[in-house]
Amino acid sequence: MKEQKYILKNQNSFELKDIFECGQCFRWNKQEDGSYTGIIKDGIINVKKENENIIFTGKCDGNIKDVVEYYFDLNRDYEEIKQKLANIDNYLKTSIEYGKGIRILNQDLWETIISFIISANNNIPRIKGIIERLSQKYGNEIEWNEKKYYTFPTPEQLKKVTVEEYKKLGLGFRDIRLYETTKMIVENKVNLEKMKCNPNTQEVKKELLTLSGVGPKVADCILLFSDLKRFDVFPIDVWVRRVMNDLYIKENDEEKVSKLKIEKIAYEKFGDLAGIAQQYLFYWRRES
DNA sequence: CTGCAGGGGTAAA
DNA sequence: TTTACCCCTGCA
Repeated sequence: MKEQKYILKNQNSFELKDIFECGQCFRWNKQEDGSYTGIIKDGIINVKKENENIIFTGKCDGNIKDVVEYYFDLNRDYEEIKQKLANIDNYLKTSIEYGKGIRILNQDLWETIISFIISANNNIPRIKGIIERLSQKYGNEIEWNEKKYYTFPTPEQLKKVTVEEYKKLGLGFRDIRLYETTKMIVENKVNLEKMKCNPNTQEVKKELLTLSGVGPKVADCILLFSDLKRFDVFPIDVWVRRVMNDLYIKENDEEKVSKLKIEKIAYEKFGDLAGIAQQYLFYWRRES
């Protein structure tokens, strides 16, 4: 691991707040100077915006340019995606203007699975706290600029952790889920690498649903936010339900609208960009 | 100060 | 389809 720096220029779709606060990740923390520091695999990276330059510094294995290009999906043309979505209707256009700097990250599949199991019926500050404690206790320590950071624990590192130990970390009723899912992955009952090779999103979703603590919402989040990188999903939580009902369905009691109906409208309107559309709508509705 | 609903759902009844 | 679940926060 070596200290490195990479400067990205002329990237319009890249706003720190939009990327890190849109609910897709839990391990990036805002610094006093407005930059964000976070963990990518075994590396520690700081991202800063100065004028129109995006500056990445940090310590990581391999070339930092390759690491961030992959993680931030820098080769994807978000201008084109936004153009397509903005043409669908004015609601989308407004939400895209609001979250114009969003990029969907390529997060490690294993880490995303565990993180979103923890996210169920939970709020972001608490989710972040749990993941931080989990990493501190079972991950590897990295030191950078006189500060200590911890990598996300591998399946091997969580293999022997008991339900009681999870409980102590404040996982609540998710303790047993984490235990069972880790076991399934370590024993190769589900093969994560194989999943990445399967182009059929619905098949992969079905397999994710066999994991303990993974229901439809969490499965969709994993498909969208991990390096499975599927945009033809539509995670429906209370906020998405709210925004979809307000804009397109207009039912008095939003609770009554079935997920199936919401999904149907999403795919009809947004097609195979539904996942990204969801993110703009979600972020816009929740933040504003 | 105490009580209680509700939070980026899931699984079991 | 309904309900309990852990823990923290906000608010009456």
